[in-house]
Amino acid sequence: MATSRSNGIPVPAVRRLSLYLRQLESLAANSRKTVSSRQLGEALGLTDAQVRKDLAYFGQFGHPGVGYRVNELVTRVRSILGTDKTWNVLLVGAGNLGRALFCYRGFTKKGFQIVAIFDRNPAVIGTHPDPSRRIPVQPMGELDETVRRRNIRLAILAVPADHAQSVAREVLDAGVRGILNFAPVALRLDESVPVAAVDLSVHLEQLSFQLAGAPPQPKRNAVHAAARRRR
Amino acid sequence: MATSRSNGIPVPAVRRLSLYLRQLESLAANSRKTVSSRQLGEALGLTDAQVRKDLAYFGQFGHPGVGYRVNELVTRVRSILGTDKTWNVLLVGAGNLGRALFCYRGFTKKGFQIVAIFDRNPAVIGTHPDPSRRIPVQPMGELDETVRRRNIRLAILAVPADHAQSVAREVLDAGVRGILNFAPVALRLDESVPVAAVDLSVHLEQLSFQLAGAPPQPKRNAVHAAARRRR
DNA sequence: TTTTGTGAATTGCTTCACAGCA
DNA sequence: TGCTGTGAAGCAATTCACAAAA
Repeated sequence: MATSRSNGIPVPAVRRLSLYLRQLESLAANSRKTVSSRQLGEALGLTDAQVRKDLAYFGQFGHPGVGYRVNELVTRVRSILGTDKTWNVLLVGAGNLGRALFCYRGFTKKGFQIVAIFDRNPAVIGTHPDPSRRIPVQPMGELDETVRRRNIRLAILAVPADHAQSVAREVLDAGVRGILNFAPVALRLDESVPVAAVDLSVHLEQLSFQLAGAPPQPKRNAVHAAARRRR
Repeated sequence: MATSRSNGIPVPAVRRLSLYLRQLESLAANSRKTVSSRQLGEALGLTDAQVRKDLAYFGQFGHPGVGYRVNELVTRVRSILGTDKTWNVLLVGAGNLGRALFCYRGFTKKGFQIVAIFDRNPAVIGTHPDPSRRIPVQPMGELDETVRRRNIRLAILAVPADHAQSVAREVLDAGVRGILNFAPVALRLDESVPVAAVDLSVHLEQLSFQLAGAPPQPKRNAVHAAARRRR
């Protein structure tokens, strides 16, 4: 995973930038004109100082005594995230999850357009996962040409864990530059390739941990270490 | 979001614990008996010191000169995460994403069982999203009784953004303790409620940012600040 | 007033480096 | 020798607190 941060911007700040944008878009939809760092922070469970510091990493967007102008900031943040233009995206995997992602309506207004879907299973090739669009499932052999012709830079992987690594290689070889991976496996790729990973079970595990609490055996100190080996 | 950490364990360490478990399960499936912190780290893009430090937060699991015994550590980590027992989970939202999550086969072996699915749309109530299971979509009115009867503690929300907040309240009132939220909106709930959020567009935005690079206007310093206001 | 942007202080996390065990 | 567990050091992120702008 490309955890670059070669610029001086903290990784967590970039993650939060997406959340600020989402909140700002919601405010804009409600015709809100300005918002303060305090209000933005409250909506997202952050301090006002955190919000100001984060935004200040990218420029000076605020107006003292006023706050941030919503529409102005939306434009700026989109430009920073690179979603002021539309990205063409391909999807590999036409199983349950792949088809659901393909049909998901939320990507478009965020600047992402899934323009192609691939699968290696002959039984689904040629079918139309979303009847409202004229996009058939294509065989993997057409990857290279489609990536080139449609100028695709991002790929979503919704394939089984045991295929993910090889599919990742294939899409990168075809010219894709970044990957959103839904397969429950760690991809081993060049450091320079941006990878985002979503493992559905991992998120449930984090909830489980918080509810189960830290284990009754928090941490033994060095004094007791002598008694530790059990075999 | 409950970012508690009332214990002394770093939040990032808990997140990585899930990744260690996933990797360890994969090693176990390949009949690997032991693994070193170095090998575990390499597979996940972490340093060996990071792996040892993380695991040491939870106990002393390693064997000097040998490494970690895979099966032993799998058992220990499952117990720490609370997934050594099965959690009953409910799902709200029988749209494309909700049905895909309901049909997803990966949860069970991780200790999560989706035992009920709800929707407020009368047109889908009574239908069977997964024909291989005898679980019909239920109306929201049956939430309370089902949560109680099936001893459900976790809920997955796959509803539209504008319903998510009220649905979250409903499931909490029904007795649910933690929420995995797929709606692209920040839930405002009591600090004590664990919430995990997955926003599909947010992950694509992070890739977009990494490919677009930090903006050509990185950060003006105080000297140039005088020239900054544009309106 | 209100609210930003930002150095300084603080808190948190990761890496180093090595004693000790197998 | 190989490898863990862990204090200490170093680095990164957050919070504080206040001058300056509207």
